[in-house]
Amino acid sequence: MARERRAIRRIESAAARQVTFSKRRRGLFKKAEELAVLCDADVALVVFSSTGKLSQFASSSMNEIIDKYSTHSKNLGKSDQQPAIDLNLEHCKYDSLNEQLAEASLRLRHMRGEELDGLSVGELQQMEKNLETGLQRVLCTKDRQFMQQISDLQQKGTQLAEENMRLKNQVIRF
Amino acid sequence: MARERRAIRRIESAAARQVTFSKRRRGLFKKAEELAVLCDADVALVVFSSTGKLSQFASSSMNEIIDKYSTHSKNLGKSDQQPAIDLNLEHCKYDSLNEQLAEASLRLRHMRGEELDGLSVGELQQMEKNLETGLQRVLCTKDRQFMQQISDLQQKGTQLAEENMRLKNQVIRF
DNA sequence: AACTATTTATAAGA
DNA sequence: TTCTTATAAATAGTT
Repeated sequence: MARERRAIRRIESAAARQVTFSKRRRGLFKKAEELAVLCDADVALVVFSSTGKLSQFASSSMNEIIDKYSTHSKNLGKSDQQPAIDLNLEHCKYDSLNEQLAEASLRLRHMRGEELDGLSVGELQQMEKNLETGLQRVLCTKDRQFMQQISDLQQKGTQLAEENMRLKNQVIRF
Repeated sequence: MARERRAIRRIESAAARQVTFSKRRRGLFKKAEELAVLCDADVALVVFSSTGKLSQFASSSMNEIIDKYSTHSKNLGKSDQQPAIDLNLEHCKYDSLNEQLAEASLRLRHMRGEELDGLSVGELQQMEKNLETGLQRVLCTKDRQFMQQISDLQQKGTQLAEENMRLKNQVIRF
């Protein structure tokens, strides 16, 4: 671009790198803004220098553009090589959760006897077994709870009876 | 920059705007990459055309840069509400899905007669009812399937018998 | 930071 | 969209 062409690779001299950074960053931001104005585009540009200093340009609001970008990436998931790896992972986890939930709720509906038409006889027999097992266990648990309640009440009754006895004896003394 | 200098303001003609967008976008992305390579900078560039099409460049990972940007902005006290909100929304949706899945799988385990100990007698009676209903429906569906299979087999048998008859008649002719 | 020789980008046209 | 080309703009190396 000038006196001599410069190969596009990292500039080793820190001083020269800093100078070039300064010049080119200015150019880049100028061109970003020009593109936004001329073509009515939404442009966001974020640059961190090698020393960690941030510069930014956004034709509208940076957050707005980032949001728009995130939404786009999620919805399309397409031509992002580097950027969306993280998002895609999130996306996968999200999709996988959704699938698991769908699966679980289908099983629940099956257990309630809904949407059985697609199932094979074998699957139905397995479900019958599961339901019978479940029913038996529910009945056992229910019985156990009832017996527990009865035993609690009996104990409470005994305690009350004993206390009654003591109180009666006290009353008799007066 | 060429045949004639062009004022930096929105290009009215949609066609011309599209052409310029195409050319300048290319140039901008090239320069963004060059800055990143030459100066060892972290560069993120997001462009939405006026028709909503997304193009992007990131020298490392777009998400990394956006994260870094958000952190920077927060630390500098620059109002940054949206990304955090968005992340939280994502988080909420994710958490909510997880909860729903946990709930569904607990219900399933209950239906299979597992982990019933915490349940009240009322809940157990409700489950007993659900299980009995489910079991009845599974049995009905199973019976229907069996009958369907029998009827299919009978029909097939009838067809085969008829075909047999025809074939026998043909054999008799020769 | 300013200068300037060159390279690069690009506007208009095809 | 791509190619061409005249010209504007950017910039590498120098001061």
